[in-house]
Amino acid sequence: MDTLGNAAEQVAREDELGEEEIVERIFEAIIDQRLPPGTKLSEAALCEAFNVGRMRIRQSLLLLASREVVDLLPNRGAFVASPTAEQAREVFEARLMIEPNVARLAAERATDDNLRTLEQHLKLEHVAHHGSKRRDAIRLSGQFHVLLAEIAANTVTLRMVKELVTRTSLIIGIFGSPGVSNCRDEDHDEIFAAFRTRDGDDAARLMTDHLRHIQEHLELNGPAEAASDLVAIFRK
Amino acid sequence: MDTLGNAAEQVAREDELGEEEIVERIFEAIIDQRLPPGTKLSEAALCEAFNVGRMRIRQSLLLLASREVVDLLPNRGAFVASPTAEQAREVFEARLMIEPNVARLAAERATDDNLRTLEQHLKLEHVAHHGSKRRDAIRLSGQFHVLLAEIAANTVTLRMVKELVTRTSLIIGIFGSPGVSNCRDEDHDEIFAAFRTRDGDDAARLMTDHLRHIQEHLELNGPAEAASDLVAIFRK
DNA sequence: GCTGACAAGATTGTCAACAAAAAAGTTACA
DNA sequence: TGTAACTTTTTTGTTGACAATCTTGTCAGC
Repeated sequence: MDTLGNAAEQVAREDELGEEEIVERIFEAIIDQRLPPGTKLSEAALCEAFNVGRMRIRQSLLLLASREVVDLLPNRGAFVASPTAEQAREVFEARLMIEPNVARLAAERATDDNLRTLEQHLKLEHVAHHGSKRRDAIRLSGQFHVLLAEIAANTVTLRMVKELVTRTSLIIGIFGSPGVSNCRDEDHDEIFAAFRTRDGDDAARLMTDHLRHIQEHLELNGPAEAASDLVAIFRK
Repeated sequence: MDTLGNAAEQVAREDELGEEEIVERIFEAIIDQRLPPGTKLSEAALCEAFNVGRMRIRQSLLLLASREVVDLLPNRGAFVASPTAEQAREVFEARLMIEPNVARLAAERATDDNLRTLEQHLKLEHVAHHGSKRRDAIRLSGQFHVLLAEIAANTVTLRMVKELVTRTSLIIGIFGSPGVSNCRDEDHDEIFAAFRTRDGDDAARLMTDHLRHIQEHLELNGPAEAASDLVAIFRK
């Protein structure tokens, strides 16, 4: 399963999507923040969007729910998850356990080809960041972490990182400061520098600092969950 | 609709298993090694076993497949996963990333109640171990790791540990030495000692050693996958 | 005018029948 | 006797229809 550079192959057959593909598409839409937390994912709408039967959609939603990316309420339907502050804490705790080690392995195992891919990616991040394309910046920022997991060559941790990055995107959507981009690309540059020297320990340490930095820029004590958002909004 | 006597819905029909429950039951059966790798999980048989419709079973199998605990072959059905040596390596690499940190947090956060639960559990492990109840020993040994994850109080890592422990049970079934129990309970005792003093670093270090120890007792260069098991068995 | 029950509409959950594919069994033939 | 092609049977995959539930809209009664 190569997820490295497969951006161009999903154009060919649009009429027969597997459920894994649908899950991946929804993952990306959530990372891009095109699907904000709380969005209703009705089966009929998704059937039309992907041109598949209801069964396929239903299975996809079940998979998304098992990754805690959507909430599945009985007889109510599927909604994009709205992580609580406690869940956000858990997600970052897990990321701090896993990703420094992933970065260490990736730094030690990176091929020259991987380094070129990373360099290319960082260029795109810079462009998005300085071009004030917030949506692109967020997506690329998350993709950087997934890229490291792919380079680390461990499908188990790759799947975990994908899930955690996606959930982080939801968390940033809820608890992030509105105007500020949360992933500084300077941090990513520093991590890449450690890759150049294949310094795994350095990469791990920088990743730890990076994740802590992201977490500190969240307002986890701020507004409550999305349900009371409406209440708060209209309380004037 | 009916406002008169709305208490009539209290009929005693609680025998409807949810798919999460079915998944949990199959997880446990795999940990107990009652379901060895390669076992065919036919939909009809599972329907009868759990007294549920085919749809429920189908969704459960999908969830199990998403956790890589069963292989889902198109038009062929579901089979208990037979991890390859490479997958085994990945699972242990992931466990070595996560579980030492889980042990650290658990040691630092354990309440006195948690300590009593652990102590009780270790007693059971000793009994099973010295009583030559291999199946119980394996199950309890895995449960110990899950217990630590529960004490760590992080639902994200708890789910990951559950999956990794289950997959490890499959790995031991394939690559483990037949007569030897793979989890020494002395290791668990030592980890528990670190819990008594709330020494997180010590718990993490001991967990790392423990996992390495388990991995070293596997024969990852030995027999190939289960498919060729039959060939090997009847070659005499 | 507001509150509550009631009805209509829409959405989800479930089931049974059917289609498709693979596995098992059978026959023909070398 | 062994193999290959064919038929039967079993199992999986999909579609559609129906039941159950929730949401929305309406209206009577106070």
